[in-house]
Order: sequence, then C-alpha cells, then structure tokens
Amino acid sequence: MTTTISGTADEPTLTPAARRILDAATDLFYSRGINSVGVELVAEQAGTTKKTIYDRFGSKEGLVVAYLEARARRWQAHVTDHVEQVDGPASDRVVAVIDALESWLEMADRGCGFVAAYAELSTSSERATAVVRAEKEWMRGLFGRLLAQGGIEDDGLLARQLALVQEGAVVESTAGGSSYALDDARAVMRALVEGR
Amino acid sequence: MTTTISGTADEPTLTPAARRILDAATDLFYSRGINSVGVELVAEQAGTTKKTIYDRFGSKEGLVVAYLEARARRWQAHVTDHVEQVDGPASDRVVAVIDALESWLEMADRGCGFVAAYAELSTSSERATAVVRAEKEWMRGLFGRLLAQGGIEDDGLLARQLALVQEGAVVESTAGGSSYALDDARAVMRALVEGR
DNA sequence: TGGTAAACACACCGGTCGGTATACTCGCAA
DNA sequence: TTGCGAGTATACCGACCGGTGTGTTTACCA
Repeated sequence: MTTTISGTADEPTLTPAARRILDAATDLFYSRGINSVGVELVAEQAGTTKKTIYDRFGSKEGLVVAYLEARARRWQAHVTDHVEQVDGPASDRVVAVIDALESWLEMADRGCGFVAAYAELSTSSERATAVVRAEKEWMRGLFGRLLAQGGIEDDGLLARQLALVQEGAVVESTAGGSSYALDDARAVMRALVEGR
Repeated sequence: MTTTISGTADEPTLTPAARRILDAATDLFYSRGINSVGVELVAEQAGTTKKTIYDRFGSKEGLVVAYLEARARRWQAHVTDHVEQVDGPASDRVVAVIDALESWLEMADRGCGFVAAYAELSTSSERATAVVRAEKEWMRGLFGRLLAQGGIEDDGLLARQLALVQEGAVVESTAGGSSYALDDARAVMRALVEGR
C-alpha cells in the first residue's frame, strides 16, 4: 500500500464487447437517466446486441450496478488525485475535494450520478442503492482520513459535516442553479476545519 | 399581507377529477419515480381515465409540472409553519427549517422530490427544471429573510451557505443513509450564524 | 329550455420496454 | 481436431408507453 487515502477496489476485467457496453451505458445512463434508456439503445451505441448485454451482465439491473461501480471507481480516483497533489494544512486538503468536484462537474454538469440513480431506483433496486450508499460512506471516510493526517482529532462529526457540505454543493450548483455554490462550500469548509 | 416570510402563490382551482388526478400523481411520481409511472396508472389510481388527464393537463409533462408546483406549495407552507412558531434569535429560526425537514422526511423518506425530478427530467423537460430551480431559489430567499428579520446583515453569502447545508442534509439523510445528518446540519448552521 | 363544461367509457395508434430463443461465425487452446 | 467462450444477427414475446378519437352521460346555469 503506497497510500492510505484511497481505498478503492480495482475493476474486474471485461471482455472487449463488455467494455464497449459499459462505456455506452455510462454515457447514456448519466446523460439521459437510467429509466429513460433501454438496453436496446445501449446495445446500438456499443455496436453490439442485446444478447451480448444479457450474456455479460445478466439483466439491466446488473448493467446498472456495473455502471455505478465503475462510476464510483472513477470519481474516487479523480478525488484522490486532486487531494494527493496538495500538501498543506488539513483545511487546504479538505478544500481540494471541492476543486476536484469543480473539474468533475465540467464533464458531468448534470449533477451527482449517484443521487440521480438513487432518485430513480431507490424503490426498485436494492443492489443499486447499496452502491450509492457505499459511495457516500466512502466520502465521509475520506474526510476523516484527511483530518487525521492533518493532526485534527475528530470522532466523526466534523468529517460527516464536511461530506454534508460537499453534497450540498453538488445539489446547489446543479439542480439549484447557483453559480456560487462551490465557493460557498469552500468557505464553509474552511470555517469548520479552522474553527476546530 | 399578514406575513413576509412566505411569499408563495396559492394554487389554481381544480375540477374534482383533476384534484384526484393530481393527488394520485403526487403519490405515484414521488414513490416510484416520474419516468417509471405511466399516465394510465395515474388514471387508474385516480379513478378516472387517461382522456380526462389529457383534457385537464394537456400532456404528461403538464401533469408533472402541476405535480411539482403543488409539491413546492406544500413544502413551502410546511416550512413556513414551523418557522413561524419560533421567535428567538435568528439561529433558532434558521435551525427550525431543519426541524421542518425532519418532520417532512417522516412522510417523504425517499428524499427531495425536486432533486429526484431534476435527476429524471433535466435533459427532457425545461418546464420541470424551472420549477425545481425556483424552489431552490425560494429556500435561499427564505434564509435571507430570516437573517434580515434577526438583524443579521448579509449580502447573500450566508443565506446561500445555509441553503447549501440544508440540501446536503437531505442528501446525506436519504441517499447517504446517515442518521446523524439532520443534527450535523443543525450544528453547522448554528456555527455559521453565530460565528457572524 | 337549451347550452356548455366536465367527466365518463372505450377502442385504437405506432412505438418501445425488458427479456428470451435459435443459429451461425470466429479464434484459441487442449 | 475438437470443443468452448465470445460475439453477431435476427426474430420473437407479452406488456406497456404517451397520446388521440368518438361518442355518451351528468350537472349546472343563463
């Protein structure tokens, strides 16, 4: 282990067609919504057939879960990269998460894919909601590790508050249409960390 | 005008069948997701027919917009009620919004209906996303009014931060599965308001 | 009394949904 | 050489999608 801040499982190997299917699903599920995209469309965009999708992923739900897991891996790697490039006081490293979010939202301007998935699937797919919850938990854990490495002792309260602020920033800057949300979040985070 | 903290338009009069349709849609759209519910199902649960839905609301999108507007009115009335029952320092009234959210989530445990709608519709319905954005704007305005009434001057920054924290609380307590989120949000809000 | 808005029942449209079945081709490894 | 996993192609299934059309019944109101 070279680092203690990541802690993300690496992805399973995929056959070439499965790779294309997952890429197409990632694109379509995020941009148009999971329930609005049929497997036939995914197959078409992947240059393959429904048959192959069902051979590789079992069901649409299986494909959705694979999409969410892949998305979580990419997001976590993205955040980890940003955070690792900063070495200063804990507040600087915490705020770097919002920098990561900012560059992420330039590609993903439709908001948090996990919150969207939760909204669409929470009543219909237990497996999908479990992946969403795990991602939120990972964020809380990340903030906890950043605080600990910065020498700030915290029983979990501050880490949870920082994660909460980060989630609020996503909602306000996307659904809320606020162009100040990221800066607002940075200010709140600094106040919280430096205040204790 | 008896109060200056509400500022919500009252609902248009509806025919009896339209009322039942809107009630059924409110129930179904929220609990199962908008894209997952067909107009036929709404008609059935409302004890009416598709024809009447299209006569009253024009299209499924029209029904969705009416649902979101009605939901916004109920949410805003709910919050206003809670806030009006508190008369203390600004921090107490601000925190009362989280109390309102807490009792709201007892009925609506699937998260913010507006965020869910945004996730499902942001690429397909301009009208729906406008209603969502207006609701988020209303929340920022509410916090601004509460601060002003409490004698706290704010150019908008603090009000936006409070709204951001409130949104984060919703996400963390629903999709995030955190049972501390509401208390965490209250603590952050108090720190922000009392800190300035 | 006549007109009108509201709600009703019901049949119908083209299209898409998730999912399955059959059959064929290819490359690779035992 | 044989077998197998991977992929392709295509046809099919019942169910449901959003939306429309025709015609009938009810109730209120000028």
